[in-house]
Order: sequence, then C-alpha cells, then structure tokens
Amino acid sequence: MADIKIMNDAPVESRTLADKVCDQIINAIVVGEIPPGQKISEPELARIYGISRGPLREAMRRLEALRLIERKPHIGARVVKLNEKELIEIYRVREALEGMACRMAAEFMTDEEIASLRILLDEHDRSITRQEGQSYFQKEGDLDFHYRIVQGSKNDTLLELLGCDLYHLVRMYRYQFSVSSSRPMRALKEHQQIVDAIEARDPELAEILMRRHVSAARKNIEEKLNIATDLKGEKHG
Amino acid sequence: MADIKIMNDAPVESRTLADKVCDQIINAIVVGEIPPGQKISEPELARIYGISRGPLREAMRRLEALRLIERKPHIGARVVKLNEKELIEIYRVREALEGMACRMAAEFMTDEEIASLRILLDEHDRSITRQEGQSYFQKEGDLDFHYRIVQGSKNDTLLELLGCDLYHLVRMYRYQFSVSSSRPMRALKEHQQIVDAIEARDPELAEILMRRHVSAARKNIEEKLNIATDLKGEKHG
DNA sequence: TTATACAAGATTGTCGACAATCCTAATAAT
DNA sequence: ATTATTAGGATTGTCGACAATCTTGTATAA
Repeated sequence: MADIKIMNDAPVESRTLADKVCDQIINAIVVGEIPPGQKISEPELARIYGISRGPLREAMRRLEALRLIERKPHIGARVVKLNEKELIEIYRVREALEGMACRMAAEFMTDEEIASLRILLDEHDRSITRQEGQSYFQKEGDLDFHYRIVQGSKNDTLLELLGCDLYHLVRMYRYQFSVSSSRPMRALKEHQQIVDAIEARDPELAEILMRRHVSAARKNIEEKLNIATDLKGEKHG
Repeated sequence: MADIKIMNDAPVESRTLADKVCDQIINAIVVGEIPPGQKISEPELARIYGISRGPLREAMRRLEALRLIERKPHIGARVVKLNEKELIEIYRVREALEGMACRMAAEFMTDEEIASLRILLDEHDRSITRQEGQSYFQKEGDLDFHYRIVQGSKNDTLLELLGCDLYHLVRMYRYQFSVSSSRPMRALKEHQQIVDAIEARDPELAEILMRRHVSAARKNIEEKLNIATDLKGEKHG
C-alpha cells in the first residue's frame, strides 16, 4: 500500500518555506479542511502556518496555477467551488490525455514495469474480493494504476500535466464528490484488459481501451448527476 | 489580421504590477529577447521593469507554472532550454487534446462560429496564393485556427490547458525553432477538411482529421530533426 | 423608506531591509 | 601542480511596514 509519491522530488531539507506551506495548503484544500468557496485571508493563513505574507503569496500563485484557488486583483482569493460541469470537462481531458499515454505506454513501457503493474492489479483483486474495496482501491489505488500508465508513456510533458497540474484537482473531486468508482470489479477487469493490450504491444487497442475506461467512468457520473438533478427537479416542481 | 487575444480578460487598469510585468516577461522569453538557458537575476530584472522583488517573484511563480523558467531553491531561475524531445512531446499532447477539442467542436460549435471559421480559412487561402504565406499565416494564423476549434469545444478546462498553459510554450518553439508549417497549402487543405467534418456534425471524423493533422506536423518535424542530426553525425564521423 | 455619499476599518499590493544560502576565488597543505 | 579549505561577496528567501484599494456601516437627503 505504498503511498503514491508525486513530484516534489527535491530533498525535503532544501525546500523553501513557500513550497512546504504550499503542499500543506494543497492537502488542506483537497481534503476539504478549507472548504470550497471560502475566502482566503492572507494574514490569517500566514499566521496559521507561521510564515509571513511574502512566501504565502508565492504559494498562492502556485495554487492558482493548479486551479485550486481563484484570485481577483485587490479583492482576494477563494477556494474553487467544484461543479459538475468542470468535473465532466476534466474527464474529457483525461480521456484524451490518458488515452494517448496508454498508447505510448504500449510502445515504451519496459517489461519490468508491465510485470510490476500486473502485481499491482493482483493486489487490487485480492483487496476487492476481501471486501476491502471501500478503502484503498477506491481511493488511491485507482489513481496509482493510472499514474503508472502515464509514467510508462515516457512522456514527461504528459506526466507533468496529469501527474502535477491536474492531479490535485482530480483528487479534490474524488474526496469531495466521492466519485470513486462504484463498480470496482468491473473497473479492475478493464484495467486488466488494458495491461493485456500493453503487454501485447498494441498501441491502438491500448488507447481505445483506456479511452473507453475513462469514458465509462464519465458516463457513470453523468448518469448519477442526472438522476440527482431529476430528483431535485421533482421536489421543487 | 486581428491579434489573438488570449485570456487576461481583466480590465487593464485594475491589474496588478506582478501581472503586468509577468506578461512582459512572457513575451520577452517567447521572442527570445531573454535567451534560453539564461540565468535570471532577480535584482536585475526588478530594476529593468521598475518593480521590487516581491511582485517579481510572484510573476516568476507563474512563469514556472507555464514551464517558461525553471527554479531551483537557493540557486536561482533559468529560462528553459528548448529541446527536440520536449517539442515532440508537446505535439503528442496537442494531438490528444486538440483531437478531443475537435470532436467536441463538431458537437457544440454554433453555426455562426463555423461560418466565421470558413471566412478565416478563405483569408488564409488568399494570403497563401498571394505568396504572403511567410508572414501572417505561418506565424499566428495557424494558431488562430486551432484556438477557435478549442473555443468551439465549449470545454473551459481544455481551453485553459491549450490556450493558456501550453500556449506560450508552443509560441516559443514556433519563434525559436521556426517550426511553422513548411507546407502551408497542404495544411490549409487539412484545415478545410476539418471544418467540413465539423459542419457535417461528425465528431468521429473531426477528431480523426485533427489528430492526423497534428500528427503529420509532428512527423514532419521529426523528419527534419533526424536529417539534421544525421548531417551532424556525418560531420563528426 | 429608499438611495446616495462618505468615512472608518480591513484587506490586498508593494517596497526596502535583513537573514540564510550558495558561488567564487584566494590561500594553504599535500 | 593539484586538491582542500575558508573567507568574502553575491544571490535568494523571508520579514515587517507602508501605500493603495476595497468593503461596510452610518449618516444624510430625497
């Protein structure tokens, strides 16, 4: 159950205050500790994290680039409000990018990486059949699988886009919309098919399967959301 | 020949010093006025743009997010060095994202937007047949076309990724590697085919054509680069 | 009662100075 | 001659204070 270590590969001691606090704030926002839509008071946050406003403002620039906060000049910053539209949009982006990543992974992943991926899926299998599906696999295990595929593409630009820029936003939606796959066994089968295609060194198929996989997740969510809004509509109408 | 106005939609007077200077530096880097690999001296840059180091450092955080500079703690920032590998990587990302954008544009672009796109291509046509191909079409016209497609997808996340995050980096490569299409008439034909597919409201075809279009450009560049390295190899060998 | 204007308070934006770290070059030792 | 060391200078990181802007609440007028 190793943690997924994403980026920030610099040694921990030689990192700047702004960077360290930035990571803390990222997690606070992702988990919902600082709730969506909340206004961010610079003096207050600076006091909480024990730094001055200089580094804090630098951190906020990074949060802005990660789309976790929105700033307006002379007015202030707010934590982004998650909405269904953006969630669906992100799935479209993931379908495109992870599809391409999977295509390239079928070309460039090493045999060792593929073998390791197989082992990971075996773990997921056991985890699900033991009914532990709710905990690890649902939360981070799925992200772990997808992350390894992107790594396997050997395309650093893709890795940065998916593994850094969009990563925290995806995590945030997962935590707060609880959009972890409600069909773990089905998802696992799809994952296995994907690895099969990669192992067969079939880029076309690998891309198609990954796109279907992400697309299915999106449609699943769209359906849930439609039902939810329908119910709401009935209440009011 | 209207400029492509990308983002920064905030009124010009109510923008912060850091933002304004950031835009200036972006252009300076894209055009090569500050050359790739050059170390950035904070005191010097601050003096040049007439601001203090506070806002400058905020601007640099944004430049870092745009991948235009690279920072190392306690050491400093350097303008990124362009390299062939990253250029090819970006084309892969563009193939994936713009393909998806084109698919969605075929669904969601309005008839008016499509008509306007047709007019733009007519202009490009005239521009090329008059042998003016070197100037506008080669530089910004192509980007203009692609930008409109992404706009037409009505997917704001896609628009931000392609139209903000990657936009300046793409421009930079265009300026400094001179990777404008060496086959303008061919590219124009492909553009027209793409619009045809969008007009026919055929998402599948629209995506396929856009991916081929971007992929062809990538292969074209890869070929050029291979020839270049081959020649170099011969010299040394 | 409602709307406008103004003033006080709070917040953001900017600056200059200080502290911590790194780079360089001169010196010393093998 | 080469390498290790160390001191000096320069650069980056951080801080507290001041200026500019926005928000809010009160008072005044229609």
